Amino acid sequence: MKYEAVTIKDIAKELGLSTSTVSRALRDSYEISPETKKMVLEYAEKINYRPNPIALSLKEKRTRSIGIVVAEIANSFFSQIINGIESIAYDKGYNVIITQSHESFERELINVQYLASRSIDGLLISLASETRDLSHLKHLHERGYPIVFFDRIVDEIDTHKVIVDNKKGGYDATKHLIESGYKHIAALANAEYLSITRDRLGGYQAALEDHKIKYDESLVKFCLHGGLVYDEVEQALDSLFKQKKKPDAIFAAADKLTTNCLRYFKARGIRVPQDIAVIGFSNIDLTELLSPSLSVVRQPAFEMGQVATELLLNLIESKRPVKDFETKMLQPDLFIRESTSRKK
Amino acid sequence: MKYEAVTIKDIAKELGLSTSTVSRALRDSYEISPETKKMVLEYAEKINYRPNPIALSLKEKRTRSIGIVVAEIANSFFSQIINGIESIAYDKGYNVIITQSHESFERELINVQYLASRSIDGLLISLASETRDLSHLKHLHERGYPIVFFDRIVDEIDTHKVIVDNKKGGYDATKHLIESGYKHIAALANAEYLSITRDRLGGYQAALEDHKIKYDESLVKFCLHGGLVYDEVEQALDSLFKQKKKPDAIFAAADKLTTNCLRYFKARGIRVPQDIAVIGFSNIDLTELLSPSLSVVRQPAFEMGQVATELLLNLIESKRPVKDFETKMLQPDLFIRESTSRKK
DNA sequence: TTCGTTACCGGGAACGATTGCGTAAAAAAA
DNA sequence: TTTTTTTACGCAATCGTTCCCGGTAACGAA
Repeated sequence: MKYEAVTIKDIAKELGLSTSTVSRALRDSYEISPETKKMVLEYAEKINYRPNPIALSLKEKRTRSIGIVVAEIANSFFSQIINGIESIAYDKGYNVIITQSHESFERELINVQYLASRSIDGLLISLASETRDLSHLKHLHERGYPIVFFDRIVDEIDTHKVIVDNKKGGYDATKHLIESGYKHIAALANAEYLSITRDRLGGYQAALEDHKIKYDESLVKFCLHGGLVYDEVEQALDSLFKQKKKPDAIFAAADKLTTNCLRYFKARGIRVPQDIAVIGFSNIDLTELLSPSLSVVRQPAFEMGQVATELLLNLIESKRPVKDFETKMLQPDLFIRESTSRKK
Repeated sequence: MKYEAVTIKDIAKELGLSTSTVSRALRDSYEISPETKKMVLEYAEKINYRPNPIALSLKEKRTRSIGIVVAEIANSFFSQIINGIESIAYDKGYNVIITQSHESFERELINVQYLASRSIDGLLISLASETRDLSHLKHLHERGYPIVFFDRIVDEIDTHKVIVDNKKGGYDATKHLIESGYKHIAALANAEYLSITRDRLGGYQAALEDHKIKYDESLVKFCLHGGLVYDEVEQALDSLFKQKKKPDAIFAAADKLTTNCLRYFKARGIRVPQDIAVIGFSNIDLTELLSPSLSVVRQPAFEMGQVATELLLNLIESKRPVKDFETKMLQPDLFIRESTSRKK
């Protein structure tokens, strides 16, 4: 079914004018007489004319759209970021195209390629947890394509980046557990090579050191898909509890890891925090309604989206190639609730 | 910062060919000699040529993209629907552009207009709760623009629609409350004129009648934004509890309404289900982790997205105008948990 | 030698909109 | 009246790609 749209030619033909005159009349050019303008405007209104953005994009080599790649929009952290992105983008007259990688490298590649092939003016991306090969992004970046990384960033590509202080988040969470009397603190993290994993575990390790607790590698488990699939978390926790030295607390370094931990404990009748304390990175807005209510490290996701978008729009609208890139770091917040209540 | 992309002209110039020849070589036309093809293909590969989808869209009058308008991607119901939509769309080679109305009519209008102005081939939409004026959609539909409604539909526009059996959902939930011994069952619903409100309350009312309980209008409250803002729910519940006839159970007809009810009760120390039972429409995947775990009517959201997308692609790819439209109805599931446990 | 094929390739219009430039006619200045 | 200026519009190029027409070699057949 073809949807035939009204074009400037239809107006021109109907009114016996040239397309240039119609175009200028619509843009209120001084070169067009008031009578002609009125006639064009009225007829355009009557037949509900809308300029074709595709044609404009082709001519102007810009689309006034920006692309987003996130792991999962179902993840509160990302949906809050997207809301932050939209709040800035729409103000500046940009549209936003959202895509999901579902933590898959292949899907990320497809999305980036689709977005980059000139359907958008710039890209905001948080890497999929599977992604190790960055050539698709390097290629774009080398050719001057505006890219801003947020959340999951990479060192190899020099551009604007926005993150939270993940090390501090991991440190604060671990410190809180230690000070609450927990001794054997396990950590559950996303894929090992991700920036957020490195930093959050770095904070975890630093807190242990500062409190003279020996770092025990066997207490740290990784989930390649960030807990997106429950099995992954189940396996990690199974192996954690099979060890002779059982943890009495766990620090989960991502949203899905945290909730899937709770699910695992509930399924097995392991009581939180009596049997094990739980704290995790999470931005879900139901934490206080959970049983037990959940202690979390919360990231300023909305703000993160705003900052990233501002940086991206700067890149896009800059006249000259930008060589001076910055990495903005926001501060996470620690919320103490029942799931880590002090050990008796 | 301008990002200069490689075009077919660059290849033509470098190789001393015409653009037509290069174009044909790239599309493997029989009219081009094997040597020329090889040369073009290799050079295109070398400089990483990608066809410009904007130019193609302009020429072919199609974009192979479909647009989505939902209230909130942060809402699990909608994010599950989106995943269903993507699963079908990507298989068929379509890209998906997601937009949010945030329950605002104005935002919906902007999004629909942006999407419809030929950036997409068809539209999947669940109306914003504020939306009463449908002229923006009627206009498009009359001109043959492919539209499929899901979740929140309208009678006035005759096209494909996908819903769940909302009346049954409301009926089952209410029946369950009645059979558990609750007498004064309140209902909290979305904006009054929405199809989902009408149907779900219809089920509620039918269940009351079938059990010889008189329908009491004062026990039914509406929230214009579907509980998106907490205040709205707070006001509704305040007025509900100020009445002399206090409810002993509540049926919340939407996701955010349900969780905000729990939040309200928790804040005021009202115990669920001892003081009041709660059941609601919800697709959040944390219901069993809540305190108390939540009884819900769950919709097959993923499937809904799939069905809607299949219908839309049928419309888009149909050669002749489609006049025969259908409304597909899926079945909701009732999950009984602690929040409605039998009254003593 | 000449005609007909076949194999290859180029020119140019088209998609919808903008815009620099050219130019009639009308108005103003000389 | 003549010249200049202003007004108000049209022509055509442009963006990147496809595709309908052609066109021109080379080669075999008559």
